[in-house]
Amino acid sequence: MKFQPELMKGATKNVILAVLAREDQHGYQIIREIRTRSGELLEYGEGSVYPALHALEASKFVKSYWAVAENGRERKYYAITVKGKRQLKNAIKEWKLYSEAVNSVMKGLRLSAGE
Amino acid sequence: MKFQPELMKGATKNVILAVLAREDQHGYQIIREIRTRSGELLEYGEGSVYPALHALEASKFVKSYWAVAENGRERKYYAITVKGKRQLKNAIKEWKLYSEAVNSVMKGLRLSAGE
DNA sequence: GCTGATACCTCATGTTAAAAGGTATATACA
DNA sequence: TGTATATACCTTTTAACATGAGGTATCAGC
Repeated sequence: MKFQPELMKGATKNVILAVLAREDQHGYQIIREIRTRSGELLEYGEGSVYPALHALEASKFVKSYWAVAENGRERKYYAITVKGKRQLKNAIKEWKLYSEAVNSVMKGLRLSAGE
Repeated sequence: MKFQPELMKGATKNVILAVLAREDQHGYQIIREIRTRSGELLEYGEGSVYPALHALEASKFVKSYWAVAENGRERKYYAITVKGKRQLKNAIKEWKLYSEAVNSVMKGLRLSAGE
């Protein structure tokens, strides 16, 4: 799905960390995993995910290693670090607070259909 | 509250529109209203709200007018337009989908406390 | 041989929130 | 009188970010 681009900002890295908290995956796999887990709603492009992964690695939230995938080819896998798990736990807490705060402002509006 | 700055991106304009959908307000008033309605969680600065208001006005989602406030002084008031209400309705729909999508990826993680 | 999917990457673009700075008025307090 | 604080408007700079487009390469299916 195509959201307003601004809406997509912020949660990307946390969503990637959440996927890696389940198991190590390579970049392309992460994109598919997010799409599947979100019910086809979050469709990140490679131009979003690869730079995010590099930034996460620079922050030591993930580390990467090359390994042979099931199809026998070399793939670059990413694994969440201890520091990354701490970050993810905090991010989930923040995300809950933030989304509830936004909801509480949006809530109870009467927007007549006619106008 | 101080969220990770990236998290704040995206919903700002929609939150402003939501506040204006209740009644016309001036900039400073909007900041306080968002803070109050979000339970002190969303604390936007003027450097975020004023540029956002100008962008909303350029998009014709709000219009502004000068009027005398209760204290007898001239204040710049903003009112949501018909176009802005349409935008807000759509934004609320998108926000719900988006936040649920993020939640569904974040959900069910076992993050052990020790690591 | 060609297409499409997989898989990695980078660069340019536009948007954005935040912080810091600027101006001005009014109130409260010493 | 002087000062601090809150109100109220604004702009500029900075850094981060998602996106789209571009690039390269391999492999399976037709």
